[in-house]
Amino acid sequence: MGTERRTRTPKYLQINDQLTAMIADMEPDTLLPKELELAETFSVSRETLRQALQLQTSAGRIYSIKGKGTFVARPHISKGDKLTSFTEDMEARGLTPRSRVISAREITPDTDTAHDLELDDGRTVFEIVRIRLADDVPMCLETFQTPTSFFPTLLELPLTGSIYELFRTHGRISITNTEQRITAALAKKAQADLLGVRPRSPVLLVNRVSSDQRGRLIERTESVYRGDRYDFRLSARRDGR
Amino acid sequence: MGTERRTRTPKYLQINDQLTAMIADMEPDTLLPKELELAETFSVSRETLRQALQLQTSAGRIYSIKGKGTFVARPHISKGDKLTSFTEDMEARGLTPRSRVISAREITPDTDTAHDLELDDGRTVFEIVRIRLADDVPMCLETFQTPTSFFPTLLELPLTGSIYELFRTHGRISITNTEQRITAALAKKAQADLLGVRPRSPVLLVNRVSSDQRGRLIERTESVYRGDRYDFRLSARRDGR
DNA sequence: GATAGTTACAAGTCTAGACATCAAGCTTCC
DNA sequence: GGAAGCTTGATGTCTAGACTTGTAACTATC
Repeated sequence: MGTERRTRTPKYLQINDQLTAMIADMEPDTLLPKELELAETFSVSRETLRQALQLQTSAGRIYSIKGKGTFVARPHISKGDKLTSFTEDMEARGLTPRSRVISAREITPDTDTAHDLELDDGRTVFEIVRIRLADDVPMCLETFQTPTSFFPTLLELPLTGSIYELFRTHGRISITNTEQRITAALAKKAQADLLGVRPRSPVLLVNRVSSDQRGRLIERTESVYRGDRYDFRLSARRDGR
Repeated sequence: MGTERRTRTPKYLQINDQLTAMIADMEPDTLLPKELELAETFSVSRETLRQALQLQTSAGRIYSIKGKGTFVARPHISKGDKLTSFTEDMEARGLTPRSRVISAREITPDTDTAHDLELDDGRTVFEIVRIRLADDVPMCLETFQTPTSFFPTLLELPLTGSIYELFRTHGRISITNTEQRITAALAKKAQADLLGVRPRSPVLLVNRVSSDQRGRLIERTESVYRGDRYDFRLSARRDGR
């Protein structure tokens, strides 16, 4: 423990991690030690411990009943409230995700994109078209668009991985909000060819618009998922307050 | 103990409401007063104020930058991280939602349902089949199933509204977590007839499993949405920690 | 035996303050 | 003139304690 060199991570986050590991080994509905005891165990004040417990609660790993105590929740719905990304989905199913870049260029956006991203006339966007594969089987045809102004050097970077990650590490932009519209349709000829399915097969159309912490609209993505091989999973949590 | 409940709402929730109203009138990126001033304005301590600010932050209405201040976020993505229900979706689009109950009965669950709800042999479920309509146009065919043990009197209540609401008000069960799987398919004959579309039209298949705060599996719902009239909207927020 | 009151305990709320860290402007010194 | 350091002001983290409210078990009374 003494190796903590200038502990950069706050205590409540460290405790959060330790709680996660601790709870992973416990049966559902097990009563945890009371807050004051846990606080003493971790050598912090009760309020700091409660910050960590709050994180565990919003992650759905514990629940607490006033006057009784804090308990381990059943782990059926374990993911947080964020959408599962393509990469996460594939890895959760034991598949290896890959991407094949079809095109990457700077274009004048169509009206739909200009509207969704609230772009003025004359502004351009980067458009990146990729095929997403799982174990080398095409799953999804994805068209990503972002205003060139936010991240002018985007196309100079490798585009086979997570573009969100590029925004975070190289662009200093953290995408925190995303809104999606999902509908069902039949595959068009060109889409069907790229996805390796027959035309008029059922597909999922996903239109996504994302913004950063400040509410600035960062990107819009249109995706076509094949309906025979892909299902879209998401979990949500209603606020307990 | 009848009418004199006097449920005192905590200060941080009251302040949260006042902040919501206050922010609604402000331009994006406006600098808010500093935390100590706000705390004084509301006559609470800084930590209590920060609880309210935290709620505003997770609701996406404000953002704060260490060393600079707290600002009003742009309101483009305003919804929280919860899934939009059918009723909410329809009302947001200016349509009137209704339900038509096709059947409501107690049955022995099939293997899929028994598996998803982790039911032992011999347990029965209530099955409620409904058509959800918007302005009297069929949108969705919904099959709801819940173990009879949680809420034995469910079928005695009116089933045209929100069943979650019945669980909350009459069953004393608050459904907080829900996990969904969405895929695309083609409508089968019987489904197409009920939905008023041609067979082999594109539809969205949604399989939902929900649980309460303790992680107990409460319900499973299979829904068939028509792809030509319905799109499935959802918004998510990544945790800013 | 049922019911109402008492008590212990645990989480929930709230406070006043201390220190840490980051951003930005200002001063000083080379 | 410019870089380095200082100062100010803001959010971020943390503490010890007091008070509030809900739960459950126990007890006394009817």
